[in-house]
Amino acid sequence: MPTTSPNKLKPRKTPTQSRSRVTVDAIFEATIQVLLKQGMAGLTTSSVAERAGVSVGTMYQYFPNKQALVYALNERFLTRLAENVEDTCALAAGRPASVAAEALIDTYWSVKTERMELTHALYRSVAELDNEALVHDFAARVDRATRGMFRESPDLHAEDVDRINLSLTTVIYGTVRNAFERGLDQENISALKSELKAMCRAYLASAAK
Amino acid sequence: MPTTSPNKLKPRKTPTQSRSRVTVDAIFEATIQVLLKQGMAGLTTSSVAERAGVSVGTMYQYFPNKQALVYALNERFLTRLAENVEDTCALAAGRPASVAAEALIDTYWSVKTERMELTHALYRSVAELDNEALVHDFAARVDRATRGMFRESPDLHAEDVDRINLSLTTVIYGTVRNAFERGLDQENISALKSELKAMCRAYLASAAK
DNA sequence: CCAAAACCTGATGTTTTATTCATATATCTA
DNA sequence: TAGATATATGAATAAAACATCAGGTTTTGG
Repeated sequence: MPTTSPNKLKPRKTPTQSRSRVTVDAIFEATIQVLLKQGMAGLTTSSVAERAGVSVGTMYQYFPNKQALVYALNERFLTRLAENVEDTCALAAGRPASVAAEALIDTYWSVKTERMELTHALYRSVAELDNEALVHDFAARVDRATRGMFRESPDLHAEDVDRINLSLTTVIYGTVRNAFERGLDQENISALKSELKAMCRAYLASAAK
Repeated sequence: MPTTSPNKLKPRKTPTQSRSRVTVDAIFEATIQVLLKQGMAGLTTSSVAERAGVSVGTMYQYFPNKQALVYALNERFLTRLAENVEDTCALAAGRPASVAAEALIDTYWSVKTERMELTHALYRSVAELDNEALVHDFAARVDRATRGMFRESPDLHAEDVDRINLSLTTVIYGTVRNAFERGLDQENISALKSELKAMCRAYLASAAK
């Protein structure tokens, strides 16, 4: 049962002439830009239309409503990412697990890099722009604490501390967040926790020898 | 220079009587509930007021505008998380790095678990509710690909594949995302990539012996 | 070259939302 | 208990946004 967009979100019509293909692209691009500059709150039909250099009416020719726009953007992005991952997996099948894992990392990384803007635009906390300073201060505060902690670890060399601190915190915060976002059951989620610990241990044993 | 809220977002006044303390708590709780059920788009002053069982006017007595509400919610959450991390770091300072890392994982994990609702409410993609099916399908598709890949890895036992697939993908997706969200410079970000690879290798070497 | 189809426009109607304020009620203090 | 202070109400206001549609322009195919 492959997903088809809910009716209320389906594109109204697909462009046939090249003129309108340009228009639709411009609308997508404008959506990204507005999302980046103003956040979801500033994403209004007219702000997008203006930025895209078209009239509001034109937008409604292709998208039944505002949400459909963001939906389509997301769909494009996720489909592209999924295709890349599938290709990578097909290529890496049969290779040692560590090679496969690295291939996966490369793929994910490059998709994110390629359209970093889009990634940022699509995945921003609901809190949005106003809270950036808040989040930044929080990050700095926490970073100070963890760096201080690792600096005093008897088994770490001074010159490794910053690198290891950065790696560990990024991996830990990212993994914890992702683990909870996936909506896994209790069993899987707690299994994940001990695997994450195992991973950090293995990393430290190999990196801080 | 410790952060003070931008003026436009500062609470209007702090409750002194217990009656109003109850009110403010109810407003916060209502904000979370609405955010969960309706997403940011459904977070209107009246929906929050209704859910909290107070009038709109009351809300404006304590918050100068709608954004201030979400801001305050975020501030509460982040401050609490930061304090927990600081405590943990103080306790774990001087212990071996792997012990410190595990303590950090426990702390983060417990804060997320404790108020999972709040976490979900605050960190949802701009796409919000409509796109949940989209994201779910995407996840399933990618999971199928990676599991297939690891199933064919010559160095993995069949009974380990699912566990390892879950761990690796969660760690990789979470880390990549977090790496890009942090706004690091090019140097740090590419250093991170190779550290992530090293981590996966070390994990596989120890887990799939 | 012409009619049909595709595409574009933007002022307009309608609905929704944020925010205020005059008024009423509760709590505190002396 | 009375006056002062804190808190609560919700109809009214004004601004903003969505979405439409009647009428124009451009492109296509024969």
